[in-house]
Amino acid sequence: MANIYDVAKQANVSIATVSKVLSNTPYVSVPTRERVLQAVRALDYTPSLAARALTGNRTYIVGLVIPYDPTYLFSDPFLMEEIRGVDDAVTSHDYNLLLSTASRSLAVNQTNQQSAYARLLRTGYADGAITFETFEGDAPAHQLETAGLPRVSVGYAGQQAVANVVHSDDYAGSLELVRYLLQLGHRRIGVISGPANFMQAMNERLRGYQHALAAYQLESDPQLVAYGDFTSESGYVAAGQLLALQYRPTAIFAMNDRMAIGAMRRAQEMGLQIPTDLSVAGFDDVPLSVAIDPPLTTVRQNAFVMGHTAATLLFNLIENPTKTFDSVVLPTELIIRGSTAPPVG
Amino acid sequence: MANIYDVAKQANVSIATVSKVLSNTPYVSVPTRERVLQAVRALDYTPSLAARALTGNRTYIVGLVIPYDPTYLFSDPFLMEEIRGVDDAVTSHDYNLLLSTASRSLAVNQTNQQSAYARLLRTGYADGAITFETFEGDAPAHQLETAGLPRVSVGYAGQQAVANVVHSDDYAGSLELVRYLLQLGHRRIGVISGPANFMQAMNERLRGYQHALAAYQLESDPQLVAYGDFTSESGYVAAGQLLALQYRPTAIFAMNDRMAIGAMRRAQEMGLQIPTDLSVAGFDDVPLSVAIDPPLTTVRQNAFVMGHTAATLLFNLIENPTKTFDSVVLPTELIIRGSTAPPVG
DNA sequence: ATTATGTAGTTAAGCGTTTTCCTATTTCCT
DNA sequence: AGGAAATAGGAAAACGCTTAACTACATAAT
Repeated sequence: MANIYDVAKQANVSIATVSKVLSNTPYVSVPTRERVLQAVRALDYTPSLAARALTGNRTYIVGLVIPYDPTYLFSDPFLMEEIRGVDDAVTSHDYNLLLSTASRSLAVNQTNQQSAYARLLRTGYADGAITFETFEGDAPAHQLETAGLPRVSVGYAGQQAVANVVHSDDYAGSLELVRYLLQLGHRRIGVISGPANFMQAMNERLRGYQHALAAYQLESDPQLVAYGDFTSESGYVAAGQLLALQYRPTAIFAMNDRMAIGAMRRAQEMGLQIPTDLSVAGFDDVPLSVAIDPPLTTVRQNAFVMGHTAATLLFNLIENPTKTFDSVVLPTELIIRGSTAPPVG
Repeated sequence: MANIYDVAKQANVSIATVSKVLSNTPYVSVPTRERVLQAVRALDYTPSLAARALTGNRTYIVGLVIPYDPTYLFSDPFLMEEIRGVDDAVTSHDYNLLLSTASRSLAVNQTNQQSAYARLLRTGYADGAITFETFEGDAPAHQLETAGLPRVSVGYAGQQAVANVVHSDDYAGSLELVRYLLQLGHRRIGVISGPANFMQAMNERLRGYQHALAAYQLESDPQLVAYGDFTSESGYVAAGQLLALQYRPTAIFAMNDRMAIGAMRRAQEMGLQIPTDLSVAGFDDVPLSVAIDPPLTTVRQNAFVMGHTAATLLFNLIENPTKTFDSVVLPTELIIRGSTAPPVG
């Protein structure tokens, strides 16, 4: 592979000049620049990122830190959509994405009990990082913070790292949806949440749920809250629990669409007509939500925009590290479709 | 951030010794080793990957080259499953994944069309690469090949790069499925293929289809072949075309499940009962295939295993570049569910 | 006693860039 | 015409690491 010396020799200049041409530094004559460019093309030269990184320059890599189980990660269309947003922004800035999922620590240095991503990012290969905050009290973001690496989080930051986060307005979205169900006349509204205390976003949505109820002088019945793990299957199971209650809910609000779809399937198998016998609503608005029968009422959050926004903000931060922000909250939108209706009776 | 000199000073040894300790090179006394490790811990030292890469050593990064439009990429569950397999193998080897999609910005720039990933990988940051071969006559793999970078392709290699590929036995899978449809009694079997000449896999499946027909002395009617783009929507549209034919097919074989699902929806909207009035079959066996009604008959290919296998083979190749192989063909499995039945009449 | 052998650790030469001085021309004012 | 300023290009240090080559010493073999 050709290096800068080869190019310099071919163009009959010093390596410094080659470097200058390539970095658009002024004070290089047009003929010289042309000659260098010619040589670059002829030799198919690409500067070594490693060498560049070593001189303290940019690596043009940003880390994507995803502390989830990859099994879960890659099967969630909503999450993939977020990643797609990140990827879009990253590639259009001619950066590259280093994927860093949850894994065991590296063997190179067992003494440091750091997770793979932390090591990788501290290692100097990334110019910045995007983390997917989900666990409360997120260590990752904080670690990166102290490592001095520009960082933006998608989701909520825990108590440690409060700045530079972007997330949807989960509270408001949930509030709006539940208020809508209440207006339809529902009074017993079951909830299928994510894993207990797993994500801050879930807490926010629960808060919205409770506030909406409170406005109607209703208290939230703990029996009406079931827990799933975001998969369609878990929604199926959770719906089974809720529908087995003696005072069966007339509506179910699942905190993501996949669980809502699972819940619908369960209800239908029990012979319940949707939305006549049971209203079902979700959260996210994944593509599948329109394709099912009946189409799902849900709260749309724009995952792509979230990811894209996060990445864009990260580039700001990389260019000007003092340019921190607190949090960017993206609006949600209530999408009313066929899976919800007034309760019978 | 502490560097190797800091550690050396703290441990009162030379940097060479530090390096040796960290790379488990012999001929370092136990006390010295301890002292160095102590210092490493105290200073929270992590070797710079950039510097390591520069000395010609490993970067512990493998590139994942995906020459698709990211919009498509991140919405295909089958592809995600392949990636998950790659990721699993990669992280369990303590490597990292560098995502390299088709960059929009560069796609615009005609001159270096595919250089988004190529540049990155040739740049010396990756120890190897996994490419998702799809286009016939795939330049990416070939470029990497000539760049001397260990490479394994998921999918079929084009005419240029024939070695180191892993893919499903698309031909056999298709053959088996169509044979099954023929045995049920179907004689007019419509096909919804992917984009014409887009992927070698599609050609293989078409070949299987034709051979199965040939065994029954049937010729393939060009009218019976429609084309989609793998999305559910395109399956919906293509099914519309096929079902508008005067000699309507009694069965439709869509070359992925999503298109099959779209086709089913279209048929149902036209008032056709599945499988009574029309049999529908897919390919892949994505999770959704069991969830729909009726559940989809399909050809299962194990995407996770494919990705995992490719990555594992890549690591072999990285360790021993002479250890090339030709191709690994993974078996498929015919999964018979409720969407297929003998034709009426 | 003398030489080989094995062990422990150091020196220094890269790896391929970027970047900070430098030097040498031009060009431009006055 | 003479010098300042702008322009053009080069020399060399630095970035942090690995590794080959080397020194020094202790021990084993002859």
